[in-house]
Amino acid sequence: MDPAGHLQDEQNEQDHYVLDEQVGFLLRQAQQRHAGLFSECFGGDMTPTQWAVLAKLAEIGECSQNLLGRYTAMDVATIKGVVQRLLVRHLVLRRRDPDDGRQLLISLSNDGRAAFDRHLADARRASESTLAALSEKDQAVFMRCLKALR
Amino acid sequence: MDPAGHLQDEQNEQDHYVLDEQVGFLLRQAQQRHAGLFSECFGGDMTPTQWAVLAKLAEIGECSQNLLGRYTAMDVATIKGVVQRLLVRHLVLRRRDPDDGRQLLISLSNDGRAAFDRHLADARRASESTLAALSEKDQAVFMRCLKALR
DNA sequence: GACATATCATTCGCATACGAACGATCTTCG
DNA sequence: CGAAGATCGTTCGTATGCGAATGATATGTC
Repeated sequence: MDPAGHLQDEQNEQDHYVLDEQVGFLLRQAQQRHAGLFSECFGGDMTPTQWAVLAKLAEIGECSQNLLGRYTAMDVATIKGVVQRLLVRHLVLRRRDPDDGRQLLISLSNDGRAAFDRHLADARRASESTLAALSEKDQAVFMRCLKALR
Repeated sequence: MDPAGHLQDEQNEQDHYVLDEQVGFLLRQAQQRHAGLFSECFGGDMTPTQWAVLAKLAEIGECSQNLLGRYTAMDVATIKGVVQRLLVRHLVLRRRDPDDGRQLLISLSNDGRAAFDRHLADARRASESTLAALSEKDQAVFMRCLKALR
């Protein structure tokens, strides 16, 4: 009815940018949701990053701090902090590599192994809860897409 | 050939937990990747969260700090910090709500509006780059799934 | 009006995240 | 052997992200 209004609509069409439609914004929220579920499942006993370190050590055994960081997708500064906190809780061991004075070798302690075993079911539950809103088929596509985005 | 080895395989089957197959771990990496691309596209000039605040303010206009936090999926403590940093850069304005002494009203400054306009293309490029590895069809499914995970 | 309740903003402590700079150590090449 | 370059760990500064506690202000009810 109003030519001016119509013109403005076309302008808006061009400038259309809705935050809630942006991948990055949605990714952040999905991770927030997962972190919440993770904390619930673990009884607040451990963070996702700390669990990632335990799980990777359980998977591959003793490993240099640097490599451990790469395997768990953490910056050198970040992995240092995470390992430090796990050390304080006696969940991992740290020693100098006798063959390379630069490296620190990190491994699971007995307590760390026990914590991994104890929380394994929680971890599975956290992953499952996060994806619960999706159909089986969507879950498969979603996971495939996530891997492709790395 | 080795019965013991076979038995161990079945045991491993049951204990199977591979970090790289977990949603949370993949979500974290996807976000890391997006953050990197975002920083590239923006020339390191702004963080995704800061951009989210600008974009939301451009979308809805003046808004209480609390509500702004909810719209941008940020904790009250987080939104406070983000707004503070945008204030220092004179990209947003802050004033007390005359009708409610508890609230702070946040809005775009002229500089903030200019920054939003200037970076709009960068933001679109960041979103596009993040999804570039997926087919059109996968992108659609992926975005639908992400929204469902909120 | 007075009191209980709810909402908002601030602050503190802790835990990721990353870039950059630094020193120590190893490897490689001449 | 010795210098150059690569790798590893540490540290600093900055920016999210969240739970919990606190004080200020609004709202609802009596």
